Parts: sequence; C-alpha cells; structure tokens
Amino acid sequence: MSTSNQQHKAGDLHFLKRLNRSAILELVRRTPGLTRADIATQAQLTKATVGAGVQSLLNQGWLREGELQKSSGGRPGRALHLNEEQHVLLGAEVGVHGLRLVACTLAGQVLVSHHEHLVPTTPEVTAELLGELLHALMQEAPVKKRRCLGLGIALPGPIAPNKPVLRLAPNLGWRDVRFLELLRPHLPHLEGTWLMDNEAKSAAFGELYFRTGNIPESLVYVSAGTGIGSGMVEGSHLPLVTRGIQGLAGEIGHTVLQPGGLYCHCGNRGCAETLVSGWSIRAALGIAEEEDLIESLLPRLDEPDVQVTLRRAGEALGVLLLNLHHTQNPSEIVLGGSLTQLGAPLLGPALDFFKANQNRLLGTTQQVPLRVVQDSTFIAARGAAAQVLASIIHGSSDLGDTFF
Amino acid sequence: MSTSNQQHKAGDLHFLKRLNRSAILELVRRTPGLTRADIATQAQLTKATVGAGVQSLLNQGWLREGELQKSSGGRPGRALHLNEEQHVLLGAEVGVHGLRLVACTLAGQVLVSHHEHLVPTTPEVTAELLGELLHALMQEAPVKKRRCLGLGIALPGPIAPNKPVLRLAPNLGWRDVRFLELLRPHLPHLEGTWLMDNEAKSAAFGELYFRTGNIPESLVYVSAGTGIGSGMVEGSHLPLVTRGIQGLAGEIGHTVLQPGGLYCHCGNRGCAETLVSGWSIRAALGIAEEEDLIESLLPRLDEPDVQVTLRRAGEALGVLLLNLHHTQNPSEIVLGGSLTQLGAPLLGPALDFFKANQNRLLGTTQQVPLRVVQDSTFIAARGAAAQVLASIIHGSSDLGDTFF
DNA sequence: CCGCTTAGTAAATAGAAAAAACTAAGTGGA
DNA sequence: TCCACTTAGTTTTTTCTATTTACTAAGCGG
Repeated sequence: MSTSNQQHKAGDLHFLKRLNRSAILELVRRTPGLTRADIATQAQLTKATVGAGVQSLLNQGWLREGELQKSSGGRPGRALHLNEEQHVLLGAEVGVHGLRLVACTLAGQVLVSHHEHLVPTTPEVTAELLGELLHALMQEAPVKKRRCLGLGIALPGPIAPNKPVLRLAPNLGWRDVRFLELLRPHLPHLEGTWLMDNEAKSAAFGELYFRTGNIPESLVYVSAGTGIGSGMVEGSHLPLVTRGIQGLAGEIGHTVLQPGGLYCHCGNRGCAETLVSGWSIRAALGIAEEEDLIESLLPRLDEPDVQVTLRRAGEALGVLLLNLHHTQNPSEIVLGGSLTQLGAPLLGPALDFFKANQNRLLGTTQQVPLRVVQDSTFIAARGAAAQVLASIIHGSSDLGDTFF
Repeated sequence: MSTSNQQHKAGDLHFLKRLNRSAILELVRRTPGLTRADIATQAQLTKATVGAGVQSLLNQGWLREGELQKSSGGRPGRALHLNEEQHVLLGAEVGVHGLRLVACTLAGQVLVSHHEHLVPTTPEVTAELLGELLHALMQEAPVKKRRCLGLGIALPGPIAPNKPVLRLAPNLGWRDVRFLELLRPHLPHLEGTWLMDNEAKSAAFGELYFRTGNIPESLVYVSAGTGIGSGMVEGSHLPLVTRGIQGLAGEIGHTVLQPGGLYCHCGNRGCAETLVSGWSIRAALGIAEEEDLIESLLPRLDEPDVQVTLRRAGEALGVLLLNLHHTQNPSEIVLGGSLTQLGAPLLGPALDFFKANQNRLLGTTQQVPLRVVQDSTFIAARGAAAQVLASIIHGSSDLGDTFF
C-alpha cells in the first residue's frame, strides 16, 4: 500500500458504523466460525449491533452462515465464515527473472497462479506483458465468475512514500517508474483498488494478514534473492508496514556489516549484499548472469569452493538476522527468496549463528520463530493481494461501502 | 508506554465522542492558535460538533481561548490554545549515574527539573530515593498548584511488552524489576497514569510528540552513553513506539558490526558497543569506572590516542546511523546521550560517514535531518512525561473522560 | 449604512448503538 | 413429558451523537 498517514482521526456516525462493520468482518476473517455472540463479546458491542452488522455483511456477500455450534446448555450459535465464493483478489510480482501472478480468495487461498519467466526489459514492455497475463488469468473459470476487488503489484525496489512510484529497482535497471499508470491502459476494465509496494513488504504483509488463529504482533519477511531486502509489519489487527521517509526501510542489504569491505553496486563498501546475495555468490564463484544461479549451484553443493562461499554467505545472513532481532525484534521472522532453495549449506550457518546469539542479551531461552519458506514463488504476489483486501476493509476505498 | 495492541477496534457512541474530542485537543496541541472553524475543516467535522467539543474542553480546563484572529472579510475567529496552567506531567529517568526529574506542561515546557547524581544501587533504594525527590518536586510552587496527570519513568534497558517490567539494565546490574510497584508505596497520593519505558524510546516519543508545526512522520532517537540504544516512533498523529516482542527493538548497541570482533559484555562478538560506547572508550583508554568519562576526556581531546579512539568510535557510530537509515529510514534522527558532549572528535567522523553515504542507494541529494542534542539530560524524562499525556489523550485512561 | 463574508451558536433532525423485552432453541432434571 | 434454566439472536424502544438548517455575531468594503 503506497498510502500513508491520514490526517488526524475524527469521525461521524457513518464512520463509526463502518468501523464496526470492519471489526466484525475482521474478527470472522481471523477466526472463522465465530458466532454473533462471540463477536459481541470480543468487539465489545451489543448483540443488537452485531446482529445488524452481520446481516448486512451477509446480504452483501462478505460473510456466509455455517453450521450450528455445539450447545453448552442454551441455544446453539450459528457459525459465521467468510464468503469466499463471491470475491477475488489479484496480485502480481515483477521479479528480476519473471512475473508471478495470483488470484486468491478473501482467505488468501490461491485459486490460480502463473509464473512467466522473462529477462528484464523496460517498464513499458513489462507492463504490457503483465497486462496480457492478468487478462488471461481473469478469464480462467474460478476467477471469471467472481467480483474482482482490485490488484496489488509487488516490485523489487523501494517505493516512494505516499505516491505509487517505484524509485529504483537496481536489478531491473529501472528508476522512478509509475508502474500502475503504465499498466492501466492495458487493463481498462479492471475495477477496484490498485496499489503497488515493495516485494518484501508485500510478502511480509501477506504472511501476517492471511494468518488465522494465533496471530503474531509483528513479522519481518527477509527476501534473499539477487539482492537482500526485508519488510516489517506491526500490529496484529491492522498490520502497519514500516516504509520510511524515502521508502528505504528494510533495505538491509545495504546495511554495512564490514566497514571498509568490498565495494557494493551502491558505491558504498562492506554492505551486507557484498557478503550475501545472488550477485555476490555469482561474483565469488564466477557464475555468469545468463545462467540460473540456483540451477547451476544445486548440483555443485558438494564442491569445496561452493561450500566455503555459501558458508561465508550464510554467516553474513546470520548476522543480518541477528541485527534485525536487535533493531526490530519482530515476533516472527520469515525467510524467503530464491536463495533459500540452496538449503543447509547456506542456511545452516545462518540459523546456527542466529540461534546461538539471539538470547545473549536477555539471558532467556525464548526462541523467536524463524520459518524458512522453501518455495516463495508467489508469496509477494499473494501479499500484494492481501494489501488490496486490507485497504478495502480498513482503508478509505469505496468498496468498503458494500459493508452496509 | 508499556501498553500495546488492544483487541480489535470497534466502538460505541461514547467512543466516537471521545475520539472527536481527542482529535480536537490534539489539533490545538499541535497547532496552537487554531480557531473552531480551522478545526472543523481539518478534522472534517461540522462547526456544531466542534463548537460543542471545544466548549467542554474549555470547561474542563484543557483549552483556553486566546486573541481574535485577523479577519479576512468576515467575522474573525477566536484562537484556541492549550490551557497550560491547569495540569502538570511528571517524568523521571533512572540513569546509570543519576536520577533526572522533570515536571512539565501539556506543551512539554519544563517547569521544574532536578538532577541527582548517584552511584548505581538496588532498585528498592533507588525507588525510595526517587519517591522522595518526586515528592519534593511536587511541593515546588509551579507544580503544587496544578493537577498532576501522571508519572512516566524512563529506564536504561529493555522493557517487557504489555507489562511494566524492566527486563534487564546491564549498566545498573538490574534484572526483571517491577519499578512502578517499588515506587508506588513511596508516592501513595500521586494519582493519574503511571507508566514506564525504555529511555531511548521515551526520548524518541517526547521529541516527536511535543513537536509543533511541521511534524515528521517518524523519528529515531539514538542514545549514546554508557551503552548505545535507540528508539523509533512512527506516525505523526499518534506516535507508535516500536518495542518488539521482547522489548529488544532499538538495541542497536548489540547489532554486530564486526563479525568475529571483540567480545561484548553480552557474550557475543563484534557488537557495535565494543566499538562505540562509554564503556568501550573507557576500555580503550584505560579510564576507571570511578572517574566521570566526559569530564576526564574533555581536557584530553588533543591527545593522539584519545583522538584515534574517538575517531574510530565515531566511524562506528556513523555506520550505526547509516544502518538505521537503511533499516528504519526515519524522517528524522536525533542523537543524544552523554557522549555527544565529546563533540567533533567523536561526532565529526560519524556525521561525515553518514552524510557521505546516505544517498548512495537512491542517488538523490535529500538529506535526512540529523540533530545532535548537546544537553540531553532531561530528554528521556520529558519524553516519559509526554507518554503520560498521550496515554490520556489517545489511550484508555480514565482521565480522558474529563474531555466531556 | 448596507450588502457580503466568515465565525460561531441554537434548535430540529437523522441515524447509530444501547437497552430492554422478546423469541428461539438447546440442556438437564423431575 | 414437562418445565426451569441457559444461551443465541431479534425486535422495539430509547438514548445519544453528529448533522442539518436556521440563526446571530462580527468583521470587511463600497
């Protein structure tokens, strides 16, 4: 979401009504099967208010009624669930080596996905191709019959705050791209909320927002691919993405880990990316740009020079994770990106270092959950779709008016 | 503020009323001299609603009317200001070398302050002394005649999230201290909101919250003293403090800058604090614990070994600042703590490094405002007082009911 | 002096949630 | 089977808040 801090919050009755409808929808989304009575308790609203709110959400197709609950000595409540048949969310990621597209339900379940390999080209050509692919995706059966709520695009670089501009994508060679504007002419009939964000931030958002049950208070997604980026989201009810004044929050690949170290493409020395990233591994092992890094390395994991290179990179990754722990201290860390496919030779040293040191300061034994995503292909695209949904439920999107 | 994420937000009419009153108060606090009409425009409320809200805030002593504004072809509006005569906020910082106390107005103006030097002792003894000093502070003329809204305590270590427990204060030798509970018996008659937070987080909060006019969207306060800590606040209307799941957010002193480097007191190697901190400078120059670091160094700034030590420490500080820029990317950085008194020999290299590298990634010339606080003695204490006010205006404190 | 503009207040209205009273639908015990 | 009891959910009435509309207040400029 490229939107940011609104003016000071005040509101009228209409605002209050919508706030409460959003709260109801959000509660059911996070805890499927709640009854009206449960909602009334948790949201601190009266049964009457909840009843009216649920009714209109049912009427508009956001919710559906489920089975009767077990009785505990009284009338059993009726379970409520998201109505996942009605709407669809579109998400896409523009990556260095390809386009990833998803169409998913309100619960984040991917209905259809598509991965198109391609070599980096201009924003205009990319937008045209993405437009065609999205158009094709929308023609597929499970998507076509649903109402589309909007489209989110994840991009590999910092996004300007408050306006949808990709400031820089070093690995694509792009700068100051208004990608949504380029895409719009190719999808003239796609209504709903359109937004774009950095891929790691979208991924982080989706990982938190589509979670049900026990929801962490904050989450950092570390994207380890050609470069290294991260995204932090905070707040379990409406996750807030940390962007920074220039969109540079989470650019952990350019934190300095080795003052006076190797030169980075950014011009500084000793950046984390000079130690751990797709390009630093290529450079260390002399792997050409044309070859697929992962495919060329997977058969060579036993070779000593590969092992040494990956171990060193892994140690640097471990330092990055620990530094994240001591600066953001998220409730959960999710590690994704193409490099995770290299497995233990890279990740072993990283996780070992992190686990060995994460409790030094407090002297406790609490472990911060750290999950490695093996296949992170569609995570960012799905996250961008999540951001669309959130902007409708919590934001100022007109689509939120259908709650009434 | 040691409170965190509430349950999902829904509300009744009372909640709405209070939200709007808070918004009005907040607008006047941030922009003194607004008229009712200005507020109606900015808060998107009608004149009637604003009029009623202002009236009750006037009645309760939160606001006062000021002079008539210049007319622009119609009836001139009446300026509104915070009523600073009515209330007082108390803040205190427990530091390694002393206790700092302030009493300040709603606008953050310090009415009375006190700095008590002392050597670290037990939490119990410290609480008793602080209780006496606060009691004395409250007897002073400008404080005594006002209604006290509460007390905020800033402490030099990570605070547990959601509960007021100081988990660890390495430089005091404290662990798991419920400081408010220890203090309570010594101030039985002090009503209002009590809270505690980490000193860098309190400082950051205060620096943002008491700002008027053009308010940054986020701010990081870096506290460079015996150790190095930082606090980040985000959101210009209600600043949100990043705490982390264990309260470790902002512990930048324990980010690793030199893998395999010197041993830190935390047991890890190459922490930032081994390169730049009060204790690392003491260690490098052989300055005993009993001596005051700053006083012993100020006359020696010309000595070559001192210069080399401070330059190296400064360079490490510069790396820390740059890493902050690439992880949080705050709108503004404020650098405080006792080490800033060492001036150019330490700060020169730090600021040079930061300024030389902060624009590498985007290739722009935008400078992130970086302000060095020469005398940061009462910043954290004042920030803790700010947190008290914020918890009343925006939070669930009963004192917020006086808005009606 | 008078039309015009803007600030602020007062009275009437609309609309939201709450409160109270109700119906619905189960339990369990006699 | 009946019936007291419990909990879920709805309907009706009431309360409360912001809005709307109409008004008064107070300046400007011709």
